Amino acid sequence: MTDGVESLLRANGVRSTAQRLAIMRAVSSQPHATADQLAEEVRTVIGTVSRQAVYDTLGVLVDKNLLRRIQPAGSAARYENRVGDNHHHLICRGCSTMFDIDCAVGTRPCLVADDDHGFEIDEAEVIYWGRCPACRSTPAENLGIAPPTQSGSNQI
Amino acid sequence: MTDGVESLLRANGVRSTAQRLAIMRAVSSQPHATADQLAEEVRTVIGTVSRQAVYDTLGVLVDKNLLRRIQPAGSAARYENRVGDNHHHLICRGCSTMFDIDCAVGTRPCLVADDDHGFEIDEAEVIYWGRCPACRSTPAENLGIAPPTQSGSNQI
DNA sequence: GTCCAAAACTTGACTCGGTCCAGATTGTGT
DNA sequence: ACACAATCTGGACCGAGTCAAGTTTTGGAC
Repeated sequence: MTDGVESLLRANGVRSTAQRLAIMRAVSSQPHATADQLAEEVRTVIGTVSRQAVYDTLGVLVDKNLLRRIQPAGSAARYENRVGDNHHHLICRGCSTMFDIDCAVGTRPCLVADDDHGFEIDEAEVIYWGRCPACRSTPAENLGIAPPTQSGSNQI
Repeated sequence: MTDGVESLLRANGVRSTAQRLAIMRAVSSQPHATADQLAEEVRTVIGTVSRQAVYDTLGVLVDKNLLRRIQPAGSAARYENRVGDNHHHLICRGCSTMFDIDCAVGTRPCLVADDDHGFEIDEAEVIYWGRCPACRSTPAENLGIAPPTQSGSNQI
């Protein structure tokens, strides 16, 4: 049961509690899960957690750079533990499945913008939207899960 | 008062109503505004609109590709009328100001991902996060508007 | 010009993701 | 073992957005 999670927390000045350990492990086992899904997962392991503990822990861990939060349009925030490599995401408009994807252009290329308006840019967030193989072969009508557009149609 | 908005709507098979004209004009005059801000603006012109009419109209216009919706993490959806050129956005973590920005790599480069997992990719959404000149010269403490992280600190 | 069906609008209730608060509990340094 | 700060709990709350039912407007046909 010693998977290094505890020492990782300690090393970052975060108190190690049952909830936090369980939450970190849940993120590892379900990358790209929402806070709610993680809470569910944690409950199957720990028995119970409050919603607040989950949000608080995720917030702390994101601040400490142990987790990364992704917030795609039209969906709740999702969390993953792959941090520090500036990778991007590919999301299906049909079923909302999400894949990690490496940057096409090389290493951290996206941090360079044509005209930075004097900004100090620290992150380039890239999301590719499309349709996964399964959803491509499905008639556009019966789409399972909420597309990011408001009113039904989700063609581009 | 004939700014072509009406014919633009008609040309796209959208009925031209007072609300819709006002909403389109509001988007032109306040790019990157939220639905609420647009409703306010429309009210100063038209007198009154329901929230629902605003959401509905914006939804229709986005579907018709006359507007583009941007949904940055930690903020309500914003709308702009610059469509079809695959430009990106630069947002200040301090004050949430948002700038348009052209793609660094050329024309629609972002649609090419390293490994597309068999997806049919139709859009690459790119958001640069940073701090604008004004906010850079401000002590990190007193930040005006909600940063996209949950719990206060918004360093990377 | 009038009529009418479809489209659009209004109002109000509701959902969902997330935050705030106050009090109880727990982890940790001494 | 103790004390205290950090954390957790439960419940109220908030903002953005959606749903549903009923009313008004638009625009094409006569």
